[in-house]
Amino acid sequence: MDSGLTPWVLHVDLDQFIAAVEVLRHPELAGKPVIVGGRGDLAERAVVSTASYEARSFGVGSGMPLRIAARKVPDAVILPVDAEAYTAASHEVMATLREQPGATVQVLGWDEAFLGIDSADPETYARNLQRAVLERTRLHCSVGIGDTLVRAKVATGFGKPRGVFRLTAANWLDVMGNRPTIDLWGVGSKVSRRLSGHAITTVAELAAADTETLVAEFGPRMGPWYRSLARGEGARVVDDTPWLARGHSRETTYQQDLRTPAEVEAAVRELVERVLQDVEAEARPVVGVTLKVRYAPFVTRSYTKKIPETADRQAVLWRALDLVGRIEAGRPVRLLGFRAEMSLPDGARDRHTPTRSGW
DNA sequence: TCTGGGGTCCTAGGACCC
DNA sequence: TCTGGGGTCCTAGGACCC
Repeated sequence: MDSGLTPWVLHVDLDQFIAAVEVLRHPELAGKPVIVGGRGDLAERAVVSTASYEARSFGVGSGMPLRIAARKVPDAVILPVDAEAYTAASHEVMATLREQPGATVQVLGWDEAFLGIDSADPETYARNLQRAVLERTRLHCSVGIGDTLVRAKVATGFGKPRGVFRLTAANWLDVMGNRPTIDLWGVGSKVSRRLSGHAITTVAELAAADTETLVAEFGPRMGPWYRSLARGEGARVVDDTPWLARGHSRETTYQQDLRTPAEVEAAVRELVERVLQDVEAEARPVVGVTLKVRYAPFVTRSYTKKIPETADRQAVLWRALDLVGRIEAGRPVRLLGFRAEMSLPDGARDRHTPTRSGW
């Protein structure tokens, strides 16, 4: 018996999420160029978290240093990041998504999620979803529809803002084939440059590339993975298994470089303390620690140490301080990061995750 | 403007073992 | 005299995403 229902992947992405939340709180900002980043202080080192569409029209984007952004848009309203407000709004959005009929929801971040549904008319489903999100949160979103997670994710970009777009095996290459490889989710500037070294510049060229060439350049896993990305292939099933963190970390860029061993040690103790609070909330053993050091101006080193699962809090701290001993003497430290890797239950690594190996 | 902070996974090379 | 071959574990570093 044919019900007419087909499995679909929907990718939901809130439009200019952070800026939109700010406009809800400050209605007078509607229609103005709004830039959210750091503590909203142009005197500090910080980057743009989100820019409203009005600000983006001046060439401002996420990740851009705040001071550059402010220079491009002299009339911009600069606001500090208010993580609590965005988290609260995000919970409202995700709760709305989970209420959609028959939906399996896999959250990807503050402002985006995959939905797995069975439907004969995914466009109508998507429009209903957009309406529900707007009514409950007053936020607009775009929806990508796909037959794989990759295609749904990429489709969303063509739907923005407030739209719906469908990408499947039938139109993937027509839409994406002539675009540069960097448009693919998971291909960044470094990989696209290495690909162009093999005369691979478009998605279609990568989709048809020689596997051995890719393996030789990127290794046995990444090579084939890039090719499958270019074909839009991969997982078709949305996995709502609760997230299990692999580790926790904290890092801080100092406004003034640390110059003495005592300053560095005090900073590491503080970072370790904050990370261990996160770790202990999960009651899972630590199996490794990493100290990340950015020497001024921009040289990054990391030092790693495996540790036994039986290590207690003091042992973790002791290992962290041991790693401090590797910091180059007399070289100014601009950034410190500390990461604790946690053990995972058996089998936890095998499940789908929104990452390379899971696809 | 010299480029935040919290994550994930992959690869290469050395150490060590048989 | 010069160095095989496979396997695993660990460390350092790279790349990407939101």
